[in-house]
Amino acid sequence: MLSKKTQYALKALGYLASKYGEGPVLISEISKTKKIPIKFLETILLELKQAGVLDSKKGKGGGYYLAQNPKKITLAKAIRLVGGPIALIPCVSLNFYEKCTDCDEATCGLYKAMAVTRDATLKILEKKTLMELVDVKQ
Amino acid sequence: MLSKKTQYALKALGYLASKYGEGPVLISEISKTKKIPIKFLETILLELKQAGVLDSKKGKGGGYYLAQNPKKITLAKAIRLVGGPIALIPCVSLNFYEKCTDCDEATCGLYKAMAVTRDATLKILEKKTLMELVDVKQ
DNA sequence: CAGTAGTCTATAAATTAAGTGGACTTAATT
DNA sequence: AATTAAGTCCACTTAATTTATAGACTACTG
Repeated sequence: MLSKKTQYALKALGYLASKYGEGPVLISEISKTKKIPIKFLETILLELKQAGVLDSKKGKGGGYYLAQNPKKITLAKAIRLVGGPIALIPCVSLNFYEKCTDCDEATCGLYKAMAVTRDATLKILEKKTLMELVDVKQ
Repeated sequence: MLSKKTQYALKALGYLASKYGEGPVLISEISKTKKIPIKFLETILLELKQAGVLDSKKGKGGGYYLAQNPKKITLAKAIRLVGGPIALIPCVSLNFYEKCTDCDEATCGLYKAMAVTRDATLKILEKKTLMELVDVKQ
């Protein structure tokens, strides 16, 4: 499972994607609409800004907005920015790799199984973008 | 990422699978070989026993062993027993479902994306068994 | 009955999640 | 120009959960 932080980030990014091009969106608006604790959301958005995905405007009429077109930001990138590994175990993570102390990757069965799983997951998350997070009208 | 607990469980189960049919294996042996904190491992193995996957024998010559053929236990089952959801967010989890408070599943973009990801992951984890966790000889 | 090994209870440490208070910025109002 | 309202930004604190450790207890073997 993704951490709460990552889940909140994805929801917030999805909301901002749906408002792309409409100017700054209030933290409080995102918090209310997506049911995210406002102070926690604050730190998440700040982090996403520092990572270059979001931009913000201070003061009255301010808020947060996507710094890039939502089509340009993949879900894989978004998850990695705030949450960390997409892989199920550290030794098969591409971006947050940690060597196992108890096995040899060349022969480890768990390694192989988790690597296959990671590939399947990434194949999807590298393709989908924030655009896909925008709700579809019925 | 899987929790540490789940990662440890998979490593322990893999080790026990490699010793299947050879009688009880000491907690301490698993702990040393797979580099798992022994007291933490204790609770994990107990949990797996209570779930019916493992069995144990007390006293001298005792230890833990698989209660079933490793081919019969899928990785998906193992993960769910100790760790919980395989899905990335609760609202697409089959076994640990929790309804979202901020969206409608019929239209939510995040829901759709995560459901597709879950399916891809499960397709693999439902097929692979503890047998696959046994190290391959080079 | 002596030693070995799993079981159980309690607790400590570390990480993650959430909340508090205030400083600083900007825009509108007077 | 000064004031005020509406925002983000930042440093800390608290709460909850996960991870890790310690020790007493129970059961089995020889």
